[in-house]
Amino acid sequence: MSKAEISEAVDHEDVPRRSWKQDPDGVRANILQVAREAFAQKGLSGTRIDEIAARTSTSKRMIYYYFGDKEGLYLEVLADAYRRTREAEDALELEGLQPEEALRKIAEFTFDNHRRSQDFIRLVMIENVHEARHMPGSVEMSGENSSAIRMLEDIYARGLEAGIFRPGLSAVELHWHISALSYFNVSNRATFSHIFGDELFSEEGQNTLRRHVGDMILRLVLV
Amino acid sequence: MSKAEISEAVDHEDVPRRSWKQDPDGVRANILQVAREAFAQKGLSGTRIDEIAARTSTSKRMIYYYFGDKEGLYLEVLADAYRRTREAEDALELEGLQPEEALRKIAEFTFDNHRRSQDFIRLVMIENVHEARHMPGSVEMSGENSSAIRMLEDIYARGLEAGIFRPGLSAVELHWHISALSYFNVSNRATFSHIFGDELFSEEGQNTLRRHVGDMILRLVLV
DNA sequence: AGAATTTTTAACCGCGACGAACATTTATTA
DNA sequence: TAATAAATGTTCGTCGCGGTTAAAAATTCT
Repeated sequence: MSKAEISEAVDHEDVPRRSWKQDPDGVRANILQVAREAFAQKGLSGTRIDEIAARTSTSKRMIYYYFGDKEGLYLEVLADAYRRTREAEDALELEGLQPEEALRKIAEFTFDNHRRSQDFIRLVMIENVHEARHMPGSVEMSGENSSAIRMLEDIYARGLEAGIFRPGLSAVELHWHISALSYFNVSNRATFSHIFGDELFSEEGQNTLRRHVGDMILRLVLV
Repeated sequence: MSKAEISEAVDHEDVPRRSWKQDPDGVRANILQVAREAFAQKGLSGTRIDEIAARTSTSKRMIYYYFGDKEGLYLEVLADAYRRTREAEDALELEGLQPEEALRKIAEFTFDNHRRSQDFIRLVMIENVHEARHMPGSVEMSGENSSAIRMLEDIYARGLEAGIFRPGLSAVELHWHISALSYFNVSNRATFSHIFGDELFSEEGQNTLRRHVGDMILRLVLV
């Protein structure tokens, strides 16, 4: 019998287990948050369950207790991340702005918002590598109730009516372009700056890019 | 002795080994190609070496023989992918075009070229998830000899001289925007179409988007 | 008290990267 | 041509990592 085995056996004898408070929701939320950061950092197969467990205030076993398995956890992390982002977008206020101003604002807000939501962007990157295999067909991830689209539809309609926007565009297309420019700025920073330097990521650089994004979207729709 | 063991023993006795041709470059290239597809599909940690080996015309042994380990292989796949892409970009011909036409052409060419280079895009996505940790500081991946940048510099300078482009922009910024719009169209197709449908990916949809990309870049620089 | 739920402790075990050893065939060089 | 080097195949083994589970203890609910 090795020393380790002996000490283990001894440990078992009279060490009383610690007591604890039950807090299902708290534990769940804690795991979810830690897992979000972990998956965003390392991806699905790159993340170690032990790694997640270590950073929670609970144990590895509880992950399986609440989420079944690794993929189940990833799934809920993803759904939760979309939910949060949707909420952030809802907060944008465009009341009383002219179509031109409103469109620039929504574009530049998206640019800034994406910069703030690095974890979310990374999760989306990862999910696209997986070809969206884990996106549940749930209501959470449907575009029907996207406030971004609704806002763009409204703005574009008003601009058309005012005769300052050219016809033939769609809200989804506008959303596409705005997203592309804002998303890429976060998603591809690593490789791009490795190749072309990081001047574009200085405060000035980012201010310039933000303005350009507004310019491009606006000029795209103006007659 | 099991049946399998018996048949193995029998196999060993008088079955002469097949002969082969030595082809180091061919074998290397074969592995590299298979590995590129595999890594592009599943990522670094998601890819199994056995999986790669199975799809090559050689054996797992040779992978380690030529590339050392998994990460070494990934590294060379990445460098090779950039090399190929660089070459594709070099092929673009802009002789005799006016700045406006040339700019639109380079933008729309990039859009199409990215669509054709899905594996490359996926490798870049993956490498960005890894925060470009594997991009060697080699010449291969430096922007100094990027023909895309040189072309844009030339076009922009000519447009400025002609008084049709507004000053204050840089070639890298233009490249950034063109890349963003073209890259996102490939990288985020999965999640985006899951949420907003896939009309934008029909032939018409893509034609529209391509034209928009040209419009946006052009209108961004025009006075 | 008894049942259901939450949490702890401690293993299990398969997969997959990697290496060893050896045989064999092809290319190169002296 | 002989000797040497390089390239390829085959087979087996190992070793740790990491996802997953078993079983029991503590807590909460009724």
